[in-house]
Amino acid sequence: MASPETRYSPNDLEPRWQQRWLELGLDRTPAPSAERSENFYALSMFPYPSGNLHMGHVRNYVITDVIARVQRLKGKRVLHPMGWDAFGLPAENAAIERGVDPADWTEQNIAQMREQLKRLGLSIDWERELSTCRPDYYRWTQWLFLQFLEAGLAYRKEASVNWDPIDQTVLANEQVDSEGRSWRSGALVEKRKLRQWFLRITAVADELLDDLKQLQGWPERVRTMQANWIGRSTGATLRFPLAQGDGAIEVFTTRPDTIFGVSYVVLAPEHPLVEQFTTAAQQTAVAAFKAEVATVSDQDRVAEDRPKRGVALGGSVRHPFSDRDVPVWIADYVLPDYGTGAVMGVPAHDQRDFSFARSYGLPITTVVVPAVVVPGHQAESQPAQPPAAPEQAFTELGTLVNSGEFDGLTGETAKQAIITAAVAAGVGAAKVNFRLRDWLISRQRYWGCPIPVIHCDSCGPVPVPEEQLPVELPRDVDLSGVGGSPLAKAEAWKHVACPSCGQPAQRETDTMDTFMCSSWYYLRYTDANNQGQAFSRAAVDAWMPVDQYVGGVEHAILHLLYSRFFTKVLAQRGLVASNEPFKQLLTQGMVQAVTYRNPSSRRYIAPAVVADPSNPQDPDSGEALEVFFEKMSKSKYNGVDPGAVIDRYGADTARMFILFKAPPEKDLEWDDADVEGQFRFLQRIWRLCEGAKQAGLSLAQPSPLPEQLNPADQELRRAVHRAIEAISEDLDGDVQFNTAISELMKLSNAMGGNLEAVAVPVAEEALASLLVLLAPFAPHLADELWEQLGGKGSIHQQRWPLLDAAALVRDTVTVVLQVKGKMRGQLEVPASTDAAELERLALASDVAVKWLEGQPPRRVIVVPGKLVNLVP
RNA sequence: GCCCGUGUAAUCCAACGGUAGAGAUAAGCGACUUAAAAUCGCUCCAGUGCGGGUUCGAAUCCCGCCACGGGCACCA
Repeated sequence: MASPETRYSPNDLEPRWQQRWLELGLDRTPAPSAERSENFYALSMFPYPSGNLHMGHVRNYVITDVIARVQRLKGKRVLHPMGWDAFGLPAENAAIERGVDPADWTEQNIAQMREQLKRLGLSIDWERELSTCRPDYYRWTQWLFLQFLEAGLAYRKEASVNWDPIDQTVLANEQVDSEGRSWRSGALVEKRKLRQWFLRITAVADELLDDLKQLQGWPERVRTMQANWIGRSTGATLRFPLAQGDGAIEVFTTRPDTIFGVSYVVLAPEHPLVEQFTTAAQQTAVAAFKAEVATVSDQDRVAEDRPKRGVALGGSVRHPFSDRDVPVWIADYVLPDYGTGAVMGVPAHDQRDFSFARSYGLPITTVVVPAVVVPGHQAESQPAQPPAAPEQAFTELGTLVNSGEFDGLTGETAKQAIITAAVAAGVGAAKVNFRLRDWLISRQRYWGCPIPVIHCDSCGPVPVPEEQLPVELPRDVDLSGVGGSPLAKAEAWKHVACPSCGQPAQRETDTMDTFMCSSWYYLRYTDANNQGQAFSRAAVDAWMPVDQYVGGVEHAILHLLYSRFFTKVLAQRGLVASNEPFKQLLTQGMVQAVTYRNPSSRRYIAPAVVADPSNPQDPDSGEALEVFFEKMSKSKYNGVDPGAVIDRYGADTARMFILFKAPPEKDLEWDDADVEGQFRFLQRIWRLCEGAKQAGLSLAQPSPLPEQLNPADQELRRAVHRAIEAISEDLDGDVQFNTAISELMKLSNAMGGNLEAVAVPVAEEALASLLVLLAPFAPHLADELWEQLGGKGSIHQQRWPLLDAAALVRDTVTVVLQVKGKMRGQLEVPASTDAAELERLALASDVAVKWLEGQPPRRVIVVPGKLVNLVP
């Protein structure tokens, strides 16, 4: 019977080791090497401090931790920090609903989550912890904003916001429901124009798109998502001069080749020229339509299934090529902030224009027909007959008809010809447009980083001088949730002297989008305690770009794009060297768990009340339940609390399970039985080492291998080095923790029961290798066993085991015998057997006799060491 | 509608174009036990979503489908 001290009990072992690591300072970041390649920056996306750690966090941080630990064992100097994305609405809502101070509430949550995190045994350098809501951090967020301002990349303009007329406040898009109502007051949200701050991300749109090619360490789908989001489209601007008088309407089009098919021009209802083109007769209709569009939320306005609606203004412009009159309309499907806010309507060749023209009886003129290739005349093409009344728009490129001198031109050639003609006539130019818009960063909220600007009646907006930073958030502000920006009511804070002229002036009362704070935090970690700068150039150059970034794919666009934008601007200003922030990106999958739903009531049933999971039934009605795997959430009753798992099995088991159950990019299905399985595996290792200790094995120092190894020695060494090879490969580049752990299992299986049968140095080599390879995954257990077996220092200070290629060599190999690609037998041959000899052996084998029926094969394929394929 | 990803055993997952199974879970059998649990050993289970093609040889490469998941979607 096992004595008590030989039991694997993670609950007392893990806290003990966490304490020891702290004393040894193992997680502290070493001074970086001057050689960048000797430093390694491992980073997890920092969390919002909700106060509760969930499994998604655990997966994220454990993945990063394993990578960090492996790199340390490989001799790298590792930066592995953690912090808090601490500004945001939940704190403000807590203040509104429960009267608690947002700062206190946030700090409390941080304290709670930090303790939960520490139980996981993450090798995080807590001395570099940062929180975006603390003045010593947001001081530098403000400083960076001023950098943008100075570079001309921050500007103010009128923009519409969601305005709740009952609460008298601005709402974020997420706070407006699908019916356009406020989540709190239920009032219909209005759109209101406010002067807001923007960052000119469009200035680097080209680089953001082009440099995606550099990011080979990013998942392709993230790069595609960003490319789609940026949305570069190539085309032209064309000017439609006023029918009478000076001026023109400028439109953007990707299809200049369809210019002769224009039957109307449409402005966005918000377009500044709308008034000018509205005739007296249309005045009322136009005003009514504009008012109506103003009430529609942006989401609805761009919903594709909406019918396209519009109103003729009465005025008209002249066609730039044919001089004919073209009526001017406004329509809801034209957006004010894309292109020029005006579109040429070509119903025959654009689906939207087509349905609009149909609804309003506008002419549909075909000017492009499919190019028909005449057989035998590859370069020539013959236009098909244009349809009299098309049923839908023909949106592909083709051959021009009804286009005057341009008739017969095709595709890109036609586009170019028309652009060239437009340029010559002074009515247009080639133009590239982006879907990407400038980034609106103003938030009419309290719990965010104050925008460091002072508005003066005579000087305009004046930046707060650097030495006056940070502009601290005032405490004790009225956070009733009504009445616009809360800071606007902080009278004592708001009124200041203008830094430029000294006259009474007012602070900017909006705060920044929290994505501003998270767009540079990875730079601050490199120099987290610098009081005089956001970060020193030396520190960022030593660590940037981040070698491995790990986080959820939900940030594929916003956070990752904004961070790339920041880095590019800072690189241009000489503040950082690298122009991309994240070299390698791993987007981990969701953590899911089983959910049960009653198909008729659509209600979720907690797994705890489902009596028989193999035949799930509603405990009340007895109906059969639907079974899904879905992301863990409270409303579905399928959340698993990390703390409870650690209580029961320990952090090492939780880590092992999460890493083993699925490849990191894929969704992971929580399964208690599999958790149990990992616990059993760790126990097996524990027992293996107990046995080794009792057999007198020791890891105090490596002993030299004997000159002569017997077959058992060789076999065990082969298993050890195969594991070293496979695990090293799994942890390099695209990481595969699940297969790495299965290799660990294989190795421990190979060692089980065999340690006493081999030479002592061989057994000790196997033990040491197993434990070091295990250390990144189950850091507490590995260190405990290392110590118990007499290992010196902490296992985390050891080196990754070296591969001895000679140990992998086998004397004999099994060669597969195939006949016509089908496996028909095997040959056991000396490893050195060459191709000719293999062929001879194969032809002489029973297999050949049986399957070739005396005929010589037509072909023989030999892969030395692998197989021989006989093709009759 | 467009783009991306994934389909392999009851389940989760592996397999440089070369023996479909590494590892695990579940199930079954056996050993140990007075018994159970734990532990140890053994066993069962798929021809890789479907249809073509390339190849000596295809889960893997190509083409066309299907299912599921995700992203984008009046961007002119």
